[in-house]
Amino acid sequence: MAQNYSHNVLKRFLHYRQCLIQFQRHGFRKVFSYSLGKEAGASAEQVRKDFSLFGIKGSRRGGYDIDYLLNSINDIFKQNSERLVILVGIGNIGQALINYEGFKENNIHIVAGFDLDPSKYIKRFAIPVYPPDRIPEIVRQYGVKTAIIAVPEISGQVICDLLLSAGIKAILNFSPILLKVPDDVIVNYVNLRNELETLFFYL
Amino acid sequence: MAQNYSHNVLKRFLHYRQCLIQFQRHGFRKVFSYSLGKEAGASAEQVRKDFSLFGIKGSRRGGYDIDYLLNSINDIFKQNSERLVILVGIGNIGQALINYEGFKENNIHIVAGFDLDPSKYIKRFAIPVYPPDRIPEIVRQYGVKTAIIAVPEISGQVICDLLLSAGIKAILNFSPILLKVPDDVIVNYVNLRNELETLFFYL
DNA sequence: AAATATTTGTTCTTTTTTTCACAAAAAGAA
DNA sequence: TTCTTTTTGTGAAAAAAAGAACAAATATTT
Ligand SMILES: NC(=O)c1ccc[n+]([C@@H]2O[C@H](COP(=O)([O-])OP(=O)(O)OC[C@H]3O[C@@H](n4cnc5c(N)ncnc54)[C@H](O)[C@@H]3O)[C@@H](O)[C@H]2O)c1
Ligand SMILES: NC(=O)c1ccc[n+]([C@@H]2O[C@H](COP(=O)([O-])OP(=O)(O)OC[C@H]3O[C@@H](n4cnc5c(N)ncnc54)[C@H](O)[C@@H]3O)[C@@H](O)[C@H]2O)c1
Repeated sequence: MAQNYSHNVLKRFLHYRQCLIQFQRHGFRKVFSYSLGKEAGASAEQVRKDFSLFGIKGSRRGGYDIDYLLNSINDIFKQNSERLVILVGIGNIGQALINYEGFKENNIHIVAGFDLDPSKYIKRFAIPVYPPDRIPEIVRQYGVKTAIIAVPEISGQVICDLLLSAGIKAILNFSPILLKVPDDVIVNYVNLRNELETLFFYL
Repeated sequence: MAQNYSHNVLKRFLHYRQCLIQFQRHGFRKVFSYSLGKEAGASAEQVRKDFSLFGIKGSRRGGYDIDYLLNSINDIFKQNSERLVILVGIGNIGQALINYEGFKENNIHIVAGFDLDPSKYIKRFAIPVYPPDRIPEIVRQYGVKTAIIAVPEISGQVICDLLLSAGIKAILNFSPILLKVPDDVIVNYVNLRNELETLFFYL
């Protein structure tokens, strides 16, 4: 199921997309591997290699058609089907994600939140918030396959297990632990403390 | 300076540290490359290679001393000197970072925040918040070298330039753009939308 | 229409990263 | 002590990623 493309190439594609949208806003219809690479922080060769890897074609001498590139990239990330997510842990990070407007633009919808703290159920968030034991029910209801974990370290694996038993197949994990998941489940880790801390190495 | 280590190896070290602290809490004093690797999601060989690369020694047959490992890792990331940061953009992400307690435990201190919106200046946050034009002054006052950018895409480069002119040398950037910086400045990128979106590739 | 200039697509090369393999060290047993 | 077992430390091998090079294609110019 999980194709053998590296995580880095996937992230580059999303970065290409960001730049392509910029180019489009500036009125361009075509782009060269060199210009796109420069904008996205990659070499022209890498841009072409990446596109070639996914069978994305340009015109020699004419460059790549921006509309076509954007469609191709959107296909890779299933942008045209409904992309639903649930969010567990409505704390600092969880609320930042709920309030972020940019997800809607990209057809990503956080359909529900979950938290142990009952004060989160009444408060007025843009999404409904339920206790964690309702995860299986809501997952079934929406047919959602993707979840975000934004609970404290101590609860990370517990929530992960609950998500797995509910049928979740992809997890974005903000808690600073390695999650134990079966092979057919994909986990992407974001450790904000570590991302900040790596900077101090260079000082 | 020692700039020839890859970003991935640095992140692995921080992950090792997280696991070592766990081991320590469970009462262990020694650890084997195999156990640490298993906990941290790396192979035993990689653990040993990583340590070896930084001149970190264990005892053959006896494994690695956890205290010594933690001290070595803390040295790499200058944990024992004051690690100061400023934060530009007190929005969703910015506030999540301000409210996070875990930074203090690791001797990371967000000393001040900056925002265009005057409603953010009131003393409602754990740190003082100033208008961006006071960045140079505050940077000088604290001698801070590290900054977090959490402003909208459109303001990312403007703020970056201001930080650079104030003498900032390391940036954690949450805005989804490639920053133009001189060679002696290090930028680490966190693109939350992309981190979430890569998941949909695998579905 | 032919010549020219430019850019893609892909193969070949180099570099980087990871894994393998095993000698050397050291703890524990005999 | 000597032998055995386990684990490190590190070169050698393999795999993965990035970079260079260039023929093939195609706009543009002459
Ligand atoms: N906020 C940051 O800047 C930051 C930085 C680095 C790492 N992190 C990590 O991100 C994660 C979230 O951080 P945060 O600052 O948002 O935490 P937080 O404490 O603000 O929020 C956690 C939320 O999870 C809820 N919760 C706790 N246990 C739960 C459970 N079993 N089921 C459902 N909900 C539960 C809590 O009620 C709370 O609302 C943590 O693991 C933290 O270590 C956060
Ligand atoms: N919140 C999320 O979950 C999320 C997800 C993906 C990406 N991002 C990115 O992270 C960045 C921050 O996101 P956010 O949700 O916190 O944004 P936000 O809009 O909530 O906050 C941005 C803050 O920056 C301030 N600001 C704007 N221009 C400024 C300037 N020139 N100088 C100083 N302050 C300025 C605003 O007043 C506001 O307080 C954005 O670039 C966004 O694209 C955020």
